[in-house]
Amino acid sequence: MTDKKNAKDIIIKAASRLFRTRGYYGVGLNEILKESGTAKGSLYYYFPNGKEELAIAAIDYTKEFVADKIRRALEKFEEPIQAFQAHINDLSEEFGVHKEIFGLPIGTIAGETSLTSEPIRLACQSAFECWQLIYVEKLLASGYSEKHAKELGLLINAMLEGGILLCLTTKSREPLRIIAEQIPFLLKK
Amino acid sequence: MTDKKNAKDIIIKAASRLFRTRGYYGVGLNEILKESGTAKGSLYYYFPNGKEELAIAAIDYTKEFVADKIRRALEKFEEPIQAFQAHINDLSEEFGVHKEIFGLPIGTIAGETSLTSEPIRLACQSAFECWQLIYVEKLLASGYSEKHAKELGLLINAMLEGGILLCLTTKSREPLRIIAEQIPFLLKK
DNA sequence: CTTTAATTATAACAACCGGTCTACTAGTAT
DNA sequence: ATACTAGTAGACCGGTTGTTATAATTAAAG
Repeated sequence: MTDKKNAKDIIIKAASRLFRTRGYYGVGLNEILKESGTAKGSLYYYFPNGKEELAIAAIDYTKEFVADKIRRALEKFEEPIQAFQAHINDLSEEFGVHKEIFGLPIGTIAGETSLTSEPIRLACQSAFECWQLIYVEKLLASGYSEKHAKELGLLINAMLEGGILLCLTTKSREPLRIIAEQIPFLLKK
Repeated sequence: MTDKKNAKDIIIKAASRLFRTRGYYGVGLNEILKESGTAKGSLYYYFPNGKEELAIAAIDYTKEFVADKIRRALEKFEEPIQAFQAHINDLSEEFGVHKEIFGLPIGTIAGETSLTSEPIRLACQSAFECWQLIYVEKLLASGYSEKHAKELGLLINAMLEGGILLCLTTKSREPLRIIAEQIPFLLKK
């Protein structure tokens, strides 16, 4: 999680960005190397098992990165409704500003590999669980029941991945904004 | 090797299935040909512009195929809440039965290509719009306002794509079932 | 300095990619 | 029978893929 120090982190960061935006099979090793300014030797030194191992590291990095972003956004308001709206609007805003480097956090790679690579699938699952847990905790703190909180946490995860996908496909930030507006109806106790 | 139908449709069907489950870059032409039992000559005879043109045809096919499925499911109940729940539970059921051949309708390919192929992106956008329109019409028929219906239609689209993604990554049909249970809160007028 | 380990840089690898090309079959109309 | 055409089959191409092996470089330790 430290900044640009060793080559390993640089490679992970570049891979994370590229995998997120274009998927696992859509990005080649050469492109990752070019973007990160490193060479093949370094990649296979740090990731002896190649592309798959790198992808898992990239997903883990994205998991933590996104988790921090979620936490920071949810802290802004005590009330879940306002907090989640703030979070979603943050995403929408980010998409509006620099749409090129914005991808489904891990949706694309998750869909591509769910049937072809069990290790990557598990890494994606872990990320989704991590984010959901943050949502759940926020809801529990406001008195939602354990069951209800878990259901809503899952739903928010699904809505966000789907919403980001729609933003990408329509090249507009409207989908996420509309989703944010529906949050109050959803979180009504 | 001409089966009951012409080769073009066979290729489109095979491509549709493979693209849906593993994405655009995750599937090679040779695999599509092997699966469809045709040869390269036929493919480039019907799709002179190659893989991209085939992908668009496959997406259009998926669009109509899924649209029919949605219409059939929504017809079962007049009340939107029950109708949408039936639709989502259908999907969940289908995933439980044969999870291998179940993919995000087009989520994966949409994410992969939104930044790399404008024609494919537009085909995906058209599919999403088509499905949303069906949702909207169902809601309008029950007295929802135009604005509210459109918002909910988009939300349902996002929830479904996200929910299917979560089903794939967790190898469980629970996500879609949980989403179905939340529908009543969402559609409350 | 010398020696040794850690890291990086290339070159080469088979396998496969999407795409092109030509030969071939089968059916139809003349 | 002949000529024409729609459609099929598959070998082949240049380029790229992920991976491996090895050489060159740097850093650390004695």
